[in-house]
Amino acid sequence: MRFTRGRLARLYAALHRLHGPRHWWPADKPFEMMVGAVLVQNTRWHNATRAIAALKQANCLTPTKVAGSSLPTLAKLIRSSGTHRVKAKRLKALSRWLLERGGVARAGRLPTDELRRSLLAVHGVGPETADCILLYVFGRPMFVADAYARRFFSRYGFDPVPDGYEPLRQAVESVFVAEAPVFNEFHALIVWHSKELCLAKPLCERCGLRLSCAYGSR
DNA sequence: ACCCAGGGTCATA
DNA sequence: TATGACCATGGG
Repeated sequence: MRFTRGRLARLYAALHRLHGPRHWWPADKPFEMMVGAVLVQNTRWHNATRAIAALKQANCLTPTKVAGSSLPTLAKLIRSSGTHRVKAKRLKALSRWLLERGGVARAGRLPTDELRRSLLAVHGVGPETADCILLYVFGRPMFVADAYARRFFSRYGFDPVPDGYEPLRQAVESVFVAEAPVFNEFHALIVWHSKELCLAKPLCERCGLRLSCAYGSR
């Protein structure tokens, strides 16, 4: 089953009807979101949020403080997020990038494609992290083609789910055209549905898409 | 005592 | 360009 505008629109509508708006990304400030996007790499949110809390506790959750901290100091603070020595370098690189660009508001003047290229050039920022930042910090309409999205589509019978991050993102974005708030909700709903309620309320029984949903059989 | 998570980089061939 | 090793904690 291929991606079409109709199928994705109905999936989105069904998810939204089932779970309601999630208004989701657990951070209250832009820099905190950016930090979270790095800390969550290949890690559970639980562990990433602990690290963010530690940074906050140490009064270190600003670009200036992160850029100015030593690697060992930073690494110690974010230890709970796993691969902490790696991530310490990445946080510093991202902070430097933000400072060089003169902050979020200033950086946000760039057009989306340029902003994306700029983010991808930062050490430790790959396509998924870049898209999370673009979507949740800069409000650009990006589909986050992460592991949840891949599993989700796969289990709902899309075949083939394009291999690799970019191909999946483009497959979705080329047919599902929407504003940033919709992509924001879409991502949030996929994650929420996948981890919280997929077993209790299989979407395929409610959305009328006749998808061969494999949720619940794991 | 395993297994892996909302990735990304780097070294090889 | 395409794989694979590596990073490393906390929860199941």
